[in-house]
Amino acid sequence: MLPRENRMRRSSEFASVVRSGERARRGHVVVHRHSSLHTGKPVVGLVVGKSVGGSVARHQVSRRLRAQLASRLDGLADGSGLVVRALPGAAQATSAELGADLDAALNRLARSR
RNA sequence: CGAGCCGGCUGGACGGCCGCGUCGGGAUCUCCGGAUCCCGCCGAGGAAAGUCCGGACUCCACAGGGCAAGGUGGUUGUUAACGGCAACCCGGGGCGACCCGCGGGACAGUGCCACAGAAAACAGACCGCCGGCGCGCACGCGUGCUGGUAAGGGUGAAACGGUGGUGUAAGAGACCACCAGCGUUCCGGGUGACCGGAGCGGCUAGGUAAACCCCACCUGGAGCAAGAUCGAGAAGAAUCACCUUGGCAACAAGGUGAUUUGCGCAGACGUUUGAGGGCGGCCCGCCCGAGUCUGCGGGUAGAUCGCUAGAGCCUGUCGGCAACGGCAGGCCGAGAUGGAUGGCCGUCACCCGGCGCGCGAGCGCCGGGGACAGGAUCCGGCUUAGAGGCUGGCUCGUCCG
Repeated sequence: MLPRENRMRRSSEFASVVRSGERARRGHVVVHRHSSLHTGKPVVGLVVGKSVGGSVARHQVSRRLRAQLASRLDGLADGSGLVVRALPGAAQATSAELGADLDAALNRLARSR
């Protein structure tokens, strides 16, 4: 799971990342990134809507995404904010597939800067 | 052994690596708000679900009564309460164990009753049956008109009690007996719903109240995003600093941070007799300058509380047919808030499929599968979803003893 200091906890942060950050869609996820959100450790937030599935499916997807993101925190710059939005169909994906989607999206964002 | 009826329990286990949340203890750092690390305890369900009822709790409203609106509807009990549950009653189904019932009132009133049928609610003569009159006649009857008749046929979910007799032209509760049903009186049993028995009456009464309606009883409204405490500021604007992108640069665009400026009320000081601010260690001085300062109040973001020890759970015992209740002892079993309780992998057990071995029960190998579904203030129910596994009692049938 994600350490507490790496969690995005304010809705204003979600809003500014989604509204004014860069965006990349790969596979089952859309990744929004804001490179200078604040000062401190990088923070990550998840958006898993009802289109993904029921309560059990949504929680399973977000737990898998959190586990995949926890191992990728070292690749994120300090001060940056990341919001990962799950698309319908993510409930059928395995953790390995979700991790590959995340890597592809993060590479896309890294090349565009 | 076969077929069935009614329940109860369970909802995979173990391990490895990496992690998360509350609480407790310790260490370190600290701007004294807290932060980080280590250790320990605990960390989703039988439905946590749907949010359909009932309560606790909170705020608002409220003298009392009535109307409206909504709900409930056999009786007795149980409970904090219920539309729940238990036992019983009545009706229906089953050989039976048992199951089902949206189970008050249809003489308070209104409405509706399709299709079929002659006629459907102050019923109704299509066929049939019977009488009278006329005509024909093969003297059995046929036919026309007129009247009687609900016993028979046919339609229908339902046709104005059933069977037998008296009676009659034919018939009819017109009359009689018995039966069913209705009303009523009395006796007996039961807390009661109701049951059993005896008598009397009039001979017969349709259904629908999840149609309006009537009767009895219940209900004030909103909900933990309730509510309580603390409470910076944000937006926009200005100044400064930093970052990114573009550009030779000035600069432009975007972002981040810091500072100032905010609402209502009251008061003080002040606009050339200069409040306040900048430069500065301070004074003088110079510059900017019309508002500034203080107190109180309300309150957004956010934080804290509410927030988990309770109509609690387990065991024993007593009362009760039971639901349930009394007593005694023991136990503490989630409290998150962009939302923890997990991610990846392995082993075992279980189920399914294929192959091989074995006379066989079965064994081995390979592959696959494990449902429904996750707290969000908390309880009591109901309803719905659901892969499997374990288990108790009872009924009917067959065979054996």
